[in-house]
Amino acid sequence: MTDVNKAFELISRGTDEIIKAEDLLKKLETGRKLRIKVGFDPTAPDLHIGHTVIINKMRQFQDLGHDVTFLIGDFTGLIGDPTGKNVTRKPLTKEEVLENAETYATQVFKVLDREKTSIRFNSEWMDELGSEGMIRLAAKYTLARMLERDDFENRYREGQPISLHELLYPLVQGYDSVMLKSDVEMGGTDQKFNLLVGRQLQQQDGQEPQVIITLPLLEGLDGVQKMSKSLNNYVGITDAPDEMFGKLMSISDEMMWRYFDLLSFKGNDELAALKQRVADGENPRDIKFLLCEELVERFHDHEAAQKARETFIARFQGGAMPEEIPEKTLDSNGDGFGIAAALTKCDLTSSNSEAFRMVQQGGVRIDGEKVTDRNLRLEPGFEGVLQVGKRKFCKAHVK
RNA sequence: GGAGGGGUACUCAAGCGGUCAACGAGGGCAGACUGUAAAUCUGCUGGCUAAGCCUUCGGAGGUUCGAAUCCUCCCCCCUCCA
Repeated sequence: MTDVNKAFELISRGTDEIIKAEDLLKKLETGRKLRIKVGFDPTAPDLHIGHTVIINKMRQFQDLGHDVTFLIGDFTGLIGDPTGKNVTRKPLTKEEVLENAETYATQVFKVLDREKTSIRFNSEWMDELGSEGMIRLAAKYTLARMLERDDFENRYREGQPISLHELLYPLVQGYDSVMLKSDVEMGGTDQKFNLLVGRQLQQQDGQEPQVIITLPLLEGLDGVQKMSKSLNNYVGITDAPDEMFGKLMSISDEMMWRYFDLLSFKGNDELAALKQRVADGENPRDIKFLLCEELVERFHDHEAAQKARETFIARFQGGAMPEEIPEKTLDSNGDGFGIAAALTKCDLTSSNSEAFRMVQQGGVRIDGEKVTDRNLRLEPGFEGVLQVGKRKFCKAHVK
């Protein structure tokens, strides 16, 4: 197999679609450094492991010697990408966008090679474009073509509002490709439409159109919706080792394979072997441990991964309390607290009403003892571990 | 510009003068079962100094003993016509 074919195979692995595959082969055959563009919308500054599916792919391109541009859509962030939304997004302020972009940049280098990555902001050229340029750009595309897009069409059909500015997003993203003269642009499957606009605008500009590569979106911990911060079903790449390990253990056995496919660096042969072991009767939980360890190791280190595993086993198989419990000192001015007030003060519940409900449902424990009396008072001098549900703990001292 | 439809809790969606803190579904949380799984079953799902009280149905007023429900004005969304 030639080097080009090998490279092509490596890049293809795990992708959803490559448009067009033969164009990519041709580009690779030229032997020149390809310009790889990936845009990030700086609305959610904390990256989660779902984002790393594409970042891993960027890394592969880097390892093959190509130029990777991490494009921060600071300008487009002001618009708000309508992709996948059935509601108009709130635009961010300039300050928020820049702040988020900063956070982004520091995180991606856990995976990307800093030396080989250029970070660009699309405001570089968008600010210069001006309103005249914007209108000229808008003239290059038609409403009918815009409405081909699924989410626009759905929203339109269902009577949901679509603001005009949302139509500009795909155009701007396409224009970014023109300005960067990108050879390849990657994005999630939901980005397909936006990516295709880039191809068209480049052609109109007389450039060779970029190849687009779409990557599957990783489902979140619930196993249904795509991983996102707003749905709170994510594993952040800056999550603490124990937290990361624990969150990943909570995915279902079926989802585990999906995570392996998209996140693990293990080879296909190795994955097949793991599946065989489960098929032969091994507890899937133990295989899941391997996934958790690999990922914790990637974002922290080997030692942290081992420790996270031990902690997990001690805590959930051995029933131990977590090692680190937040502590709170509650000052009651000598009056003591009702149990509900204490739980809320420790941030274990969001209101006293919720706390009372938790007590009623048997979800509250003090030092492991179930609390049944909702009028229980914690007198000054009380010290103990309050617990709500299985995961929330707080060591409280009442003064 | 004209005509009509609509805005209800995290989301969808009932309710159309008192019995409404507001049916139902989804989501979320808790409990049981477990592998902190998943699936399933049960309960809860506005707040409070809690058998009581207070604030919610786009916003502001009004009618009424009483309004999510009726009236007025305003804001927003959709459809058809221009």
